[in-house]
Amino acid sequence: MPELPEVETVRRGLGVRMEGRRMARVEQRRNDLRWPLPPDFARRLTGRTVERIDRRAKYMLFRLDGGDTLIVHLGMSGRMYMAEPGAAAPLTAHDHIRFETDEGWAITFHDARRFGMMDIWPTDRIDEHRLLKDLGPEPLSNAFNGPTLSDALAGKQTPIKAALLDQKVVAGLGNIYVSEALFFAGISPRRSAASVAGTRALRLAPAIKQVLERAIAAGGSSLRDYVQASGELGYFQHQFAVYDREGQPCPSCACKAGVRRLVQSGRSTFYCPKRQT
DNA sequence: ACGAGAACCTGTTTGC
DNA sequence: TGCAAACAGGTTCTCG
Repeated sequence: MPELPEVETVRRGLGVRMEGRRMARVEQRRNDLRWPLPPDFARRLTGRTVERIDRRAKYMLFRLDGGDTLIVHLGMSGRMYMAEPGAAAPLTAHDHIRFETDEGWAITFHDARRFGMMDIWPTDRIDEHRLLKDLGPEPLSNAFNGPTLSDALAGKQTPIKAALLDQKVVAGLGNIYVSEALFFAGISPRRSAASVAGTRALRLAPAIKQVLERAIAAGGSSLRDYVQASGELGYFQHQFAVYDREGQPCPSCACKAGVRRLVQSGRSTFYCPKRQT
């Protein structure tokens, strides 16, 4: 659900009301997200100041005073949204955690499927956390480019679609943006990752960056669950070239067959068989 | 070591 | 209409 653009949009939205603010209250209604929350979760966070919110891949990193980081992943259906002082609705089903700042803003974590996760970890050893330690490069950083992507793909027998979903290759892509990026790069999702290493990788890396940047500019993509921190929907779903557009015309070549759907490692892939080879 | 599939959990859509 | 199956933006674990 939330891929890098959605997480980045939420991070920016939350930052406005949380950075520099103390968490005056933390209400925890259940302990079992994807994994159990750490012991004394709410107590350990209460009274801490959020100095800054960073993002790594699809994880939000709330840097707290006292040297700890609150790690948050939204999973498939997770949302984090804010309500101004006095405006927060009573907690309903699937509202699992609510933070309240010293200014009275309420930040609610809502996650029907509970694939989301949270943990608290020392900031100076954050790279050692089991969920973060094997992540590949940030796609919008200089460390990710054609040559580095080519190196990461070399020798891999798996389809390029699956390779790009592998967070060790590049961190932050999910099912939507992999399909979109492969479309813009003109690369078939069935092609082996190894065969993309080389010249095709030089086209693919910029396509990935461009798709992610455009999606962030649109506030992410709202299909079912995702909302920005403000509660607004994202808008990038209106700009999808292929994702969830099976049977519709390819926006590039307008070929008769149109966008096709196939299933790779259990997940839908959308592509134009004429443009993507 | 690698890659494919199952598992985690709930809600909504699709198909008979 | 009703019920069951399929499907959904992610990640980890197991098995061959």
